[in-house]
Amino acid sequence: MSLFLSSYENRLDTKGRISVPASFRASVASEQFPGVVLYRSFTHNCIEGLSMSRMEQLASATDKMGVFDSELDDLSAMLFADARPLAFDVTGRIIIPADLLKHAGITDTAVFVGRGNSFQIWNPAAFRAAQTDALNNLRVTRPNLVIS
Amino acid sequence: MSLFLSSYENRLDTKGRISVPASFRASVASEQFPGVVLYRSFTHNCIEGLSMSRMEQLASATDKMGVFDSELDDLSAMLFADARPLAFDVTGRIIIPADLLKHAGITDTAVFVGRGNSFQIWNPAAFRAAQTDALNNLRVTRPNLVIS
DNA sequence: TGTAAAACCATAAAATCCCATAAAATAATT
DNA sequence: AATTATTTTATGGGATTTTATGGTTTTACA
Repeated sequence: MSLFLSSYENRLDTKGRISVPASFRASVASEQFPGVVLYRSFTHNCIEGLSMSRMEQLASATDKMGVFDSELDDLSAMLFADARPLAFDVTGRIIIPADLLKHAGITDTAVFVGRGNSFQIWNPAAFRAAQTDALNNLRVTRPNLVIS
Repeated sequence: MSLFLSSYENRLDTKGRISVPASFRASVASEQFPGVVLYRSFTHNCIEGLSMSRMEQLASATDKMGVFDSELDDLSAMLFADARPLAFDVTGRIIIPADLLKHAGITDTAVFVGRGNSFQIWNPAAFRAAQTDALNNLRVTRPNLVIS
């Protein structure tokens, strides 16, 4: 599974279709399910995106844990209930469901933001604002990134 | 076996028929038994749903454990006794038995809720309430989701 | 023979497929 | 390096198929 990197701003057409960036499509090209899974972010006004195999990992993790860990069970339950599997059309587009668009405040344009093993979809203006905030926080906290 | 994801609100007709969401049907499309298995949830006022192959997995799992764990044995006995195999009709509908509907407080509309390897069927209002509860719990406990 | 269940038929809305095009990116050539 | 050719990508619109839902007819069977 290759990484989701960089950011791409694309437009929604009149039918609500939007192109998933070619490089993101390439990241899931080797998977069974030719598409992505989207859900409303719990923490931000944006849409979270994953590959289906990542979703399946989650399912088998909760399969083992679920009985013993009710918190994790709640979390995964919310995720599964909210998750939308969206297949690419022939040209690599998806239709983002209306409630997800609303949650992210997206109308005619959206930014796909790479996040490594996942990605996000934002309203462009909201994304720029969030980026500035995040950068300011980093200037203050200066965290260390340790690769094990 | 593909996952049950997302939520779908469908209507019961005058004969009690209701469409199983197309994507859920697709999840069991490769199975011997063209349908699903339903039983009353032990923990919530909703209906639990599985594929037949998943039911068989449970059977063999309890086969190994059951002798040593009487609680688990009781649980699985209950489950198997209560379980109803329901085949799809030509258009992908099932008739949910009256006692299950009653247990979930379902009359004319129901929500099919994906749970990964299984799904649930809820009264729409009850489901929304349960979701809000779960979300509030998560906001307090903030569990860590680690996918190994 | 009456009743419930199953099979069959119909339809509007939504989703998907198919084809076309222009812009952008990449490769090839001079 | 500059120019040209080729491919890929994003975007647009029409045609087709699928899906959810309703109703009618036939079959099973008690």
